[in-house]
Amino acid sequence: MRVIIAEDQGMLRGALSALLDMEDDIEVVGQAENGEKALELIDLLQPDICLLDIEMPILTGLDVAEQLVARRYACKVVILTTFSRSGYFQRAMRAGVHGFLLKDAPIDELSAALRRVYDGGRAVSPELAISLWEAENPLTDREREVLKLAGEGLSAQEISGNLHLSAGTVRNYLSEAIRKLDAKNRIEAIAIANKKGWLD
Amino acid sequence: MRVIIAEDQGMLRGALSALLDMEDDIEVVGQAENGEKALELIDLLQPDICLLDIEMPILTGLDVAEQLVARRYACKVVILTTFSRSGYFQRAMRAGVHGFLLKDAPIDELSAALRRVYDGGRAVSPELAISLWEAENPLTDREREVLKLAGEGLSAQEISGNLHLSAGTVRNYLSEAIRKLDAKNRIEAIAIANKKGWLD
DNA sequence: TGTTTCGCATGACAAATGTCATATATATGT
DNA sequence: ACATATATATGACATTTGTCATGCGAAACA
Repeated sequence: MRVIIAEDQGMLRGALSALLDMEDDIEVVGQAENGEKALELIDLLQPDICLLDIEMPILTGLDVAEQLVARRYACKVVILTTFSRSGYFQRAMRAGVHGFLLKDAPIDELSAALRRVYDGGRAVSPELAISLWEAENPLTDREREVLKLAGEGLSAQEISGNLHLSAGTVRNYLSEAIRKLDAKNRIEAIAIANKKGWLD
Repeated sequence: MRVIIAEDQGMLRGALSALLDMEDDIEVVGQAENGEKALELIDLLQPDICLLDIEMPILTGLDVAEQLVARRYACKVVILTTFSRSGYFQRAMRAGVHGFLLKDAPIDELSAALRRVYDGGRAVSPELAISLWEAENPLTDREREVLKLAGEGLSAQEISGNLHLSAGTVRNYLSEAIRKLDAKNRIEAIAIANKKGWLD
């Protein structure tokens, strides 16, 4: 099978390519260090499978996966990510990816997963079963935007200017976000939301 | 040369081990997924070099490096890290490590660096030259502690209880940290300090 | 010894924050 | 058409935050 690898961390990308290339039935035909380059390569090389990291510059792996669906490419997608954030997993499932692996898994799982996906199956890291039961992001779009800006240190005033809302409204959104996340103040709310991957 | 690898991300650890083991002159004699395990393995196996990730559970790679110096082990240290945070690099240099590589570098650099260090040399990723000129952490110990707790959402009151200080003193430390980091409020200060790796 | 610095503390004050009750206009569903 | 939900806004209030001036004892140092 013909595979391309998109992963921004050079060492991991190189190591995975080298190892996968040693398998008789796997050929790594391209490597990308960001999502944009990945899309170009997929367009150019029409691989069977692309292995996508999520956190990459320009376009994330999830962005790429969604693009592939929108453009109706045959290329199957296996996501490879560090964190088992519920938000990531849910978005990946909605994009119809075929595999979702954690970088924590042993390497053997990687080639096994690629084969399973190549044969039309699905492959999900077992640790992720838990994520299925994790809470979905309870924040509305507005609450997310506001909380994200708050995380950069902006005051309610500044946020209101930024989003064309009134300062009071911003405080209401923040208050609501704090309540939903069961936090004591905006800072804890930011920490909690970040840990769950709800601000990306 | 006999090497042990400490890296918490299973896939990278496995991939690096496999690749390094293929080199004729390198033998990976042990793997650890956290700093504590790494120390035990080094004690048990007395390798020539240990390859240490920084961000690991229980003990970080820098903690391990400092322990090795304190215990006067012969084992040389090569740090492998994601971010070129100035704080990390400076602490590593103070601990007398022999190599400091970025996970962004190509894999070829890894075996090359191990050989150079094994032969008594030093190996530092070229991108890190920049870090030498980056600002040193301007925060005092107290300011760091206070800011770190603030980052978890604790109020000045709660922090004061935690560190056995008065609430007023805590606010003074926070105020000072905010001034030093040129931030508008504690939240921006937390964001800035985190980005520079000054809270670890 | 005296002087300076450092770590910690206090009090006062303005500004920002978090909470609530309430209001309006638009959209949605029946 | 009517009821309901949603997005946004306001005002009032107590609490927390950020700043600053100042005080005190211990360590460092001349």
